Amino acid sequence: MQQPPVTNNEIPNWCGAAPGRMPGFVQPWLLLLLAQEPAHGYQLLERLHQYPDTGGIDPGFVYRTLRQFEQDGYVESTWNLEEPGPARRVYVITPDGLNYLHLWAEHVRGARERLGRLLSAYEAYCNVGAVPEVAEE
Amino acid sequence: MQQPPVTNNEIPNWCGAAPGRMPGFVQPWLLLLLAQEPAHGYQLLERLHQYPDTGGIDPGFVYRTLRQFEQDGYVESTWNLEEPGPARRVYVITPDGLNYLHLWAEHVRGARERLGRLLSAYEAYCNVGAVPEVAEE
DNA sequence: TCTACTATATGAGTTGGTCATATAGTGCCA
DNA sequence: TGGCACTATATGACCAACTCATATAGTAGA
Repeated sequence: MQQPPVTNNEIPNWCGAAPGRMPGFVQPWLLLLLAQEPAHGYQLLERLHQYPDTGGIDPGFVYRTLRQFEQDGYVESTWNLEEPGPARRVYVITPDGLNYLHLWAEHVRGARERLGRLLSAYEAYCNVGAVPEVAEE
Repeated sequence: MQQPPVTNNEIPNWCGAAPGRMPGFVQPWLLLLLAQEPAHGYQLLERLHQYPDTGGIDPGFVYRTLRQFEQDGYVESTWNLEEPGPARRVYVITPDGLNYLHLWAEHVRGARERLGRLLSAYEAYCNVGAVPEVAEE
């Protein structure tokens, strides 16, 4: 149900993120986890903390991002009051959210390629520096 | 005075950047270009505008980043008043700046790998979805 | 003289993210 | 029964990277 060319959503700007973390890519991770199955914030947090790439993620940011997603129509939430423990707000991804995830995937692919080109340029520079200093015309 | 294995510099946070641009990676691009040869801001800007990856870069941001680099000791600048035209501030990368570039390169490699893992997880999710719906126990 | 280009620079605002902290229910156990 | 740890959600203050708009000034040519 999410094959159509992807809508007019725009990939938002990014920012922040400490070294070794996953800067600018919290959103696709959250969308992906929710695409796999509905979950509440704390659950997502635990899943994210299992991977080194997303391990250091800030709880506050996760909750805020989820609320923003809901405002944007990418997820919907309902309170789960039945099971024991504090109430949980359970998020389910919407078709719009799936579209957004696919858009993100394209964006991530592009970003990865751009990083590749940056690294190539860097390595070319390093190799030039390593070349013996011949030809002083 | 800064040769030891790369200093305690930290890769800064990132942010902003429109889709299709080079978000969070303006710094290493600038450092790389300056490592190749000294240049002034406008020159760097022109070189960046030649590549699609860095084409949309904002002049104000370039100048500000260069000034910050100088404050941090990654580059040094001198005014070039000799050649015709408006005065140019010519930047030269310092040994500290080179260390910083190498640190950035490591960081970029890491980021690229993390993107790869995100994409793998995404593709795994897509393939699972594409699998025929057998086994409804 | 007016305009366009070269060149550097700053102010305001947005966004993604961090860190600290608040709040509330629940289970346990001494 | 009081206190603590854990589950769970949430907000305020702040920072860094970036965007957009704008200012300023020298220089070149019509």
